[in-house]
This record gives sequence, C-alpha cells and structure tokens, in this order.
Amino acid sequence: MARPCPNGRHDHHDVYSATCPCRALLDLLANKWSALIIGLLDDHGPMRFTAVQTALPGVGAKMLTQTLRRLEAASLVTRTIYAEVPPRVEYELTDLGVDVSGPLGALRAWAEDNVDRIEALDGNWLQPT
Amino acid sequence: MARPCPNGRHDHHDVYSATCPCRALLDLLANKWSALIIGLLDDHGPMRFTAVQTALPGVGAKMLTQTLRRLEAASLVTRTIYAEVPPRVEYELTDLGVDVSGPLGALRAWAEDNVDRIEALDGNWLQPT
DNA sequence: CCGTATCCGTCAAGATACTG
DNA sequence: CAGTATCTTGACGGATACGG
Repeated sequence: MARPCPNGRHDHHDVYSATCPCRALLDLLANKWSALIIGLLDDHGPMRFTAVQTALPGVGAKMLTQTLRRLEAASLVTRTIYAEVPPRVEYELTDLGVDVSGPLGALRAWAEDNVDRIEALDGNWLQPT
Repeated sequence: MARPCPNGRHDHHDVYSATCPCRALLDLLANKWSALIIGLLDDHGPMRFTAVQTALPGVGAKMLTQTLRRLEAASLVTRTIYAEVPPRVEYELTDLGVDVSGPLGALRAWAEDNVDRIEALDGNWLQPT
C-alpha cells in the first residue's frame, strides 16, 4: 500500500504535499462544478444527465460528462444505464458521495450567506480579469 | 442593492443561478489553491509571499499572486506592504477569511481522511486525462 | 431521441527571464 | 524579496456529428 505522505497531519496524508493522492482528491472536489453536482444529487436523488444539465445553467455537455466521469471514477457517483427506449442514464451519489456532500454543502451555504457581507466591504470584488 | 437571485434557498441567493454573485464566490473558494492558502494562513498567521509559495509545492508565482489578489479583493485576505529593505509583504486572513477557513478545513480534512477508502474501491481513480 | 465522442477556437496556466 | 512581462503549452468550452 502506497504511503506517499510522510509529513501528514492526520494519519499519513497531507493535502500540502504535491504528490499526495489526497491533494488530487481535493482538486477534484474543489472544482467549479463538483460541489454543485454533488449538492444537486444529494437534494434530488437519482437524476438523468439532461436533468443535471438543466439544473446547472452554464455547464456544457462535454464539461458535465467529464466531471461526472471523474466523480464516478472516484466512487462518489454511480452511473446506471437503462437499456430502454428512449434511452436513460441516471447518476446517483454513493455512500461516499453522500458523506462528502456535508462539507461541500457547508461551503455552498457559506457562500450564499456571506456574499452580502463581501459586497458591502468591496462593491466590485469580482475582478475584471 | 442588487438582488439577482430570485429563486434562492436561503434569503435571496442561490449558487445554482449562473448570474448570482454567490456563484462567483463559490468559484473563488472552490479553487485549486484557495482552500490550501486559506488553511495555511489560518494555521500560521501572517505570512510573506515566499513563505506561502514554499509551503505550497506546485504553485507558480503568477498563479499565487493572482489567487492572493482575488482573495484580497473579496476581503478574505489582507495584503500589507512594509517599505523596508529588503521589501516585505505579508498576507493575513480577515475575520471573513477566518470564518470561511472552517468549511474549507472540513473539506481538506475529508479529503485526507477518505483517500484510502477511495483507493480501496478503485485502484486508479485518477484519470489519465 | 439521449448521451457521447471529435474537432476546433479561445483563454488560462506554467516556465523563464527580468524589474522595483 | 516580491512580484511583472513575455512566450508557449495545454486545458476549457462550444458546435457539430455520431452511436445506441
């Protein structure tokens, strides 16, 4: 079993090590769409591809497919294909996915609850470039 | 006062609206480096530019500057310049930054604690492309 | 018809060298 | 020390075409 994180804080893992797999995991979670997708699946239960895309204005089909596949590879999401007419594919959180939706949900909630404070401090904090 | 989130869950904001400023805020937080930078400043207190860069293997000066400036614009981090020789610039969390380090820390901790489970389920979940 | 794969333009990220 | 300027590369994102 690989232990590439000799300087870990918890057991052996440390996100502050560039080569630690948990850093790659954090990158996957701290992605523009992952938090939204996981929160969505946590709220609605199993969803079809199109339903996810509709609920996420701004995401393209390609980016969505890519992100869903990475989440699937990380065992956070299952992808179930129903051989029906019309065809149907459903995405659903695994236990691991449900588990991480807690921290991610907290982050989303914080963003929603504190935008006003930030805008009060700096009217145009959203950088042009 | 702008209220661009008519379909919000909490008060008036909703990260699932493409045009809501809180979505931009989530994008800033759910960034590859933001979580690491904020956690670092939360642990160490005020830090100089080079110290941050050294503690974050893999980040380039350009990316680091960019991220720090955006965090500063969002009032999560302060940037203090000391007119000394050699020059010194220190970055420190604001109250808002300290506040968000909670949710972000939970996410980092989850990643560190659960990589082993993911690797047990799928040996090579880290996609080639 | 629903979802995936391919092509391609744009833009952000990385490397390097240099300045206040 | 703390960045900035410039270039190159590769990822992102959209449109289109394809498979089931």
